Amino acid sequence: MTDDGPRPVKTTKTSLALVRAVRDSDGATLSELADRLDLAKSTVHNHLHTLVDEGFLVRDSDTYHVGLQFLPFSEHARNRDPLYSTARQRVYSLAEKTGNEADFIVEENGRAYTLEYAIGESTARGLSESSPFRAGNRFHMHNCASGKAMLALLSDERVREILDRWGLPATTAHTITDESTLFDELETIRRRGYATNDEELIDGYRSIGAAITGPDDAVIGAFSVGGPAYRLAVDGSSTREIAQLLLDEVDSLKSELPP
Amino acid sequence: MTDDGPRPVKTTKTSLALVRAVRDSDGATLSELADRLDLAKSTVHNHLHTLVDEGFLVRDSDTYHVGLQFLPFSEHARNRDPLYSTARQRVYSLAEKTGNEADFIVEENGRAYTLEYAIGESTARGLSESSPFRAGNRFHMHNCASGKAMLALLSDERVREILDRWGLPATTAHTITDESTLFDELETIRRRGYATNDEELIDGYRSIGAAITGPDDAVIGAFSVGGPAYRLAVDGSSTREIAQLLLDEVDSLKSELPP
DNA sequence: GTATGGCGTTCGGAATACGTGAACAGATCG
DNA sequence: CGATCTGTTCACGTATTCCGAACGCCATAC
Repeated sequence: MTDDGPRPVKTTKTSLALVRAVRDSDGATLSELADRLDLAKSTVHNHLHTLVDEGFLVRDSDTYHVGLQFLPFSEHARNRDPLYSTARQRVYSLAEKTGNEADFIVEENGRAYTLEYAIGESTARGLSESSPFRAGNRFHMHNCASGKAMLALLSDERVREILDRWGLPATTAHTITDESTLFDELETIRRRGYATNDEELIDGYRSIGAAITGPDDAVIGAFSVGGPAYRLAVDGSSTREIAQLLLDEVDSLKSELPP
Repeated sequence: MTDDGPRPVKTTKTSLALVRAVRDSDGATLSELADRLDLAKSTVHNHLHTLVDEGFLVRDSDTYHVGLQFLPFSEHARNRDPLYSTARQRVYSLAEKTGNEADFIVEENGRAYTLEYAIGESTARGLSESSPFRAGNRFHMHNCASGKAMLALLSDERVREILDRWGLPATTAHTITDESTLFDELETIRRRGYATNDEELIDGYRSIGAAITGPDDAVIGAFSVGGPAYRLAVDGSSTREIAQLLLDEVDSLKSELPP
């Protein structure tokens, strides 16, 4: 576990661990949770009750689920920056134009969060249910195109910080798990202006990503477009076309930004 | 404050109170929060750090904001029931057909949460930024059409429970603040099959709502359509047309449901 | 009909970890 | 350069959390 500053509040941590456990198991009972987190049932009891009272959990007979009280907070965060709304709308046009999946992603705390996700005509609808890019999902930065596009624009120092904290876990055989390989890749991305993901996150899935920077050159987020590997040849013309589309979209978005 | 069971976890409560305060003030500093919640700076310090570490808050120089970590949880809750996705898609068709605002709302813990929101052609886009019906917002059940539609189908006992917990605060001069008046209204709604909201939540805003019930007659959620009062005469033909549209939509949704 | 095991719940007691306040460091302002 | 904001650190005392055992409840088993 990483050192998180002076004196972490343990009680809050266990409460949050409980909520996380409930989400990960898609509904759990008190005893299950007590087992899983190695806590006394009475302790879990008290935590669950307060969390239910606050609306962050819901109790359905004896099973606890994630509550809707998270919504007002997540929507608040999602609309914090007016740019987010603007960018999110463009995701739909990207999906439509390319006929693939498109998303808008933001970095926070060294992890990537999908703020908006859309699918174009040629993609099977079923995918949206399971796609890791679906709005609200959160993943590592090193194995997705938009994540790498953003990393490429951060300082080496910050990148190292992120890698230290979250590591480079592999999800497929193609995932970059070596720090220096990643730094080489970031260099390529900087030169080329866009990033690619060649089955590094999911087998058979490729994507192309481009980062969005603010007036002060700070990274704001990234767009990416992806689809099944057979449709997106790595160095094929379609890749370059999509990359161009992304870069244009980023430019046009930037021109709309206030100073 | 309501009694929330045996032994509430105080520490978790203050952590959550901090997050709430951050959201309500749209970004706050440590000292501000310490003042507001009447806590020692050092206490707030520890809480904020753990919350940042967990991703539920973000620190921007010295101001704290709501973090994106809420997203994975809220989306989980939003997709918990597959019905939610089906219902949410219909909101768009409702908005289009009526040219007004449409939403899908769910009850949890005695409060109403907007899961999906859409605006039709004739509504000014600007509204969506401030509308209380925007996705993720949460409000009382007694002063909105869909809330009342749902209340009408709950047992009197449950309704009373909800009223006791959340009260009947007034937001306009038309808000129902009296318990027996509300029960009379619920009776009317049951007879008529749909609920109306005549400037009870926002001045100049009217809406019509219809509840969705599951195979076991349990209330699942509600649709509503609303707009400026001048466009929706209370007992005019448009109201009845929209009500019919809502009821049809509810029926068609129900026919899609598994046993 | 009774026994057993599962669940959530309650409660008293003990140790921990939370909250406080005072003192420190850095920044910004007059 | 002093005054006054920040946020940070630390030692201390006590309130709070956590535990464990006992309880009630509802199944299912026998």
